[in-house]
Amino acid sequence: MKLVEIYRCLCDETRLRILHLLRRAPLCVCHFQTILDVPQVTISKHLAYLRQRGLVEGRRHEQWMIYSLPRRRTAELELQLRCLQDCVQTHPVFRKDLERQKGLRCECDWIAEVVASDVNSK
Amino acid sequence: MKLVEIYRCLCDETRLRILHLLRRAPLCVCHFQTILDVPQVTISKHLAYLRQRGLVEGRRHEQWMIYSLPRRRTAELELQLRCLQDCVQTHPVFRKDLERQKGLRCECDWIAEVVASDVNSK
DNA sequence: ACATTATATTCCGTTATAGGCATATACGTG
DNA sequence: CACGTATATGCCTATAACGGAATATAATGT
Repeated sequence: MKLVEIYRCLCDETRLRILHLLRRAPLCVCHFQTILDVPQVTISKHLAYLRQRGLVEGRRHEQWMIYSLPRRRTAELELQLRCLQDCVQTHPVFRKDLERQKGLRCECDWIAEVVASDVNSK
Repeated sequence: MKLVEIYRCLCDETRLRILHLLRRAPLCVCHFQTILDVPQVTISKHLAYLRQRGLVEGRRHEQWMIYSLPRRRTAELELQLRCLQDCVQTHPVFRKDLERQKGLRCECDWIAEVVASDVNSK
């Protein structure tokens, strides 16, 4: 995975918002819809873009696709994700996203469990 | 200057190499040519791209255009440049660039002086 | 004024990307 | 099997970006 490829993934605001949220917890598409307030197509496409380049992982659980950051990340990717997080601290959009994500806490708990059990099984 | 704009500047390898070199010292176009070994047009275009977006500054000195990182940088830009530097540590291309840059040291000294005097005069 | 060196700009063809709309697929339920 | 919900994909269009070739501009020397 080339560094430039990572940067390409980072040059769209929706994708930045997605990655920022995933840094905190795995989410499914409908949660992204709620939090980001952009059309489902847009989200699915950006998730596909990120998935094809290894920046996110998706697993299906029943009707839902659960997206998360890859469990194994290159040093580069980890550095970039940290840097992103540092950079967005002051941006209202990202802070609001985070608030909304926290607001969904109860609805997301089962996702954390699914992902956890999935990891254990491997 | 939006974060996404910065990322757009970073998603081309030639531009990454340029920024990486500038992190060490100001350079003129012909030095980039020597170090990067890519056509002059390519370099000029990428420098224009970066300049228009505020990631580099250019000043003319006689026949040469001296490019440098902006003296005043946003926190975001500074974080990104640091992150870039961390990321490329292990990439041979960037290491070689740096070696070549160091090899040009004597030829570049006058540039440092020009930039320094330029700064003092403001 | 002309030649030379250094750098920038324009034009062109190609490719990548984003967004919108429609449609397809997957899963669960009755 | 039909239906609803969740998600993905295909098609289209507009736009941005890249590389290459040629040309333009700037400064300097003769």
